[in-house]
Amino acid sequence: MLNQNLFDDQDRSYQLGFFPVNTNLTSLPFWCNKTFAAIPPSLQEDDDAPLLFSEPVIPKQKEEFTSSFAGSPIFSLQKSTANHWINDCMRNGGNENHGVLPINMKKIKSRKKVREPRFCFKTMSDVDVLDDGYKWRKYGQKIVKNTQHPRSYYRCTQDNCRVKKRVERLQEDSRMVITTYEGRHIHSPSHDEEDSRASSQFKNFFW
DNA sequence: CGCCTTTGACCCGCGC
DNA sequence: GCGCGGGTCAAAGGCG
Repeated sequence: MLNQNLFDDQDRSYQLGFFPVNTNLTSLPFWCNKTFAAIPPSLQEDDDAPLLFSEPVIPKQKEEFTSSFAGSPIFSLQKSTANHWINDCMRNGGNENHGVLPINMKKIKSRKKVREPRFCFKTMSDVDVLDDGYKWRKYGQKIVKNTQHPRSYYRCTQDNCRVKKRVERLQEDSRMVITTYEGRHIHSPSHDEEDSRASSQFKNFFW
């Protein structure tokens, strides 16, 4: 199971869940180990939208996900709704009933350097870099101590956009990809045609 | 030729 | 002050 310390390097982080519906991606929903994901204020059916988890769901197969889905408070919502809602949550921190709750972390001493907002999530996937609709350029790779998998560093290729992401595999379960985003995009996702079909539901989700 | 990845060097914050 | 480790830089090479 997820080690809470995994997220301890962030002053303030949020974890959101999503599930790629009707795609050829191999990724499955990440494991929520806490009830920190949230219930959106307005729910609307939209199979092409990201899903937000309101309580832990640990599917191992797609079919299993479908069955555990029934009766479980998992909702889909329109992309635009999700976008605004998540933005509000990031700004306001949400509340007990609505919003994205910060991960409960041990106290971290203050840093002088102001960090961009970050959030991370886990996805079960064969590929390291999930198609989130944006174009990324790799600028570094490091072997992190006591881990067997390297950590890769990516930057958004858009001019003046300073968003970065880190990608690494979970030490305890190499099937799981940990993706950490830092900063907010100042532009829309790239609109490369052909290959965007599979990732269309991600668009706007990550700003 | 332009854009990308690779990879060793470098930088810097932190703990001792 | 020093060493360690994570993050970034940038030169070199690959690829379409």
